[in-house]
Amino acid sequence: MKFSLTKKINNARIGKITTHHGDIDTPVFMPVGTMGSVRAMKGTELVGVGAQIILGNTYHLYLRPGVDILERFGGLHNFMGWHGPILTDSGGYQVFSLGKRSDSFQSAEEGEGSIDSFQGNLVRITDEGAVFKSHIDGSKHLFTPEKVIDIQLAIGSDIMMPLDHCPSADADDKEIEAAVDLTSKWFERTWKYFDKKTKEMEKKPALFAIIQGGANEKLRKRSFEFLSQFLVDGFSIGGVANAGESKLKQQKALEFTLPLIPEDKPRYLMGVGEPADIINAINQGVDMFDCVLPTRLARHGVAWVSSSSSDRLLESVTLPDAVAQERCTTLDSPQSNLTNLWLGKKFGKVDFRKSSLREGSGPIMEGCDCFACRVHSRAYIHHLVKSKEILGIRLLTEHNLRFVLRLFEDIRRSVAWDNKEVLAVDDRSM
RNA sequence: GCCGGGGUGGCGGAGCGGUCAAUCGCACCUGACUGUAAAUCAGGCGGCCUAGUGUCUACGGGAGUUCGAAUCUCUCCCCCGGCA
Repeated sequence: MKFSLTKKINNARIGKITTHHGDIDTPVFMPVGTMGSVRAMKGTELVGVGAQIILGNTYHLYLRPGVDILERFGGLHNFMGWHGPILTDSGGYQVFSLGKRSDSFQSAEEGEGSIDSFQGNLVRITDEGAVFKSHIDGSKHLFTPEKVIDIQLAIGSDIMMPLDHCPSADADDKEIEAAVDLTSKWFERTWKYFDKKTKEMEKKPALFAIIQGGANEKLRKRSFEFLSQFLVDGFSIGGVANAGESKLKQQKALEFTLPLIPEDKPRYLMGVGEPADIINAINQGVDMFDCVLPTRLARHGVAWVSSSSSDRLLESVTLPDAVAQERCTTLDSPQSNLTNLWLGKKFGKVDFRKSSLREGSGPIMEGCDCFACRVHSRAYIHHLVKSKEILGIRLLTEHNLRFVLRLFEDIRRSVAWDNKEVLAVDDRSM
């Protein structure tokens, strides 16, 4: 992998990542395709919507279809017919999301008096790794830093993530510290194993390190300093986008972490997110994002929209809540050309379940160039959503992905290209 | 006309003497969703209000029995099936 930084305005950056499956312009949004499919989207539709790279998930792909099938088909690219770059998450997030009991997603077969130490959770963490109970059939699987690399190699991932421990949103400093240290320990093994396995490879995949540490400056620093001793291809910022994570925490994590990361390394903010957060993070120097929101919200009947404050469209738009609007104000800072473009820009959601959209004759969003917005009315989208027609999901998914990907296109384009000089290049591992 | 079955909240459909403003679906209304156990989940859903182990009106209409009826009796109206 190669990363070149081509433009910098204050902290915001424009760059390019080169992988064995093609180039990626940054800042980039990566649609999430957990199980080898960006839900509801065909490959051609992903291309049409402007996706440059998609995500896959080690945990899910390992359980199904399984490493044997992936290997038989020569990796995920061939298996799913996506020939652009793929970044794979390690299963670290599943340590978090499957690791906590919740009423709505309780393991069905786990009884009260269970003898093992899962205690109703689907994950048990040890120094060795994480023991998962498959959410599909309850079978047990051990994920170690090494195994996770092997699986990602079988997937044929272009950019790999190491197994990490992602603490939940309500974790205290003690838990976050433990997560930092475990992530460090695991990374040391990851690096050693990755180095050994890929040394001879002709097309070597990239490996990022994941910085943990919550909103704690010392812990973020400690996490980074340990990880920075390895010559990784990029740095991920983890633990900022869990359910219930506060925006303040997210902001602090960015402030404490981004300045630590060397210029010539791509920075990947894992799991974020919402348009306003994205712009805010880009302003501070983040290069890569992924999030399930555009696809999930679409399946739940919600479309992302944006408009200027004077736009009539706002009548039917749910404006960001007070907190979100506050966040938007950071966009009004005149410090960056990037931000100036977004002055007065508002982001909102339209919930197509609402009967108020029954007669809407306009498009989902004025000015959007997605298929649905070019061809269909709000009333029709509302009808599809209410009728639970698959097409409604497909159109909204396409819209939301186009919306966010176009946001990134606009951001990249909004930077004056008068300075073409390359500011920093990291092609060591290419 | 006779025989049988039935009329419960917007709809379907439980309940068949008290713990029923009434299980459960659907519909409807709110809300959530951030490295996907999610085309999911949570809450609300008779009226009124000082919003509560508050109050009023309620289970086709009417009249009874009973301390107490959506639940039992009588009667009227209506619907469905069968036979004339």
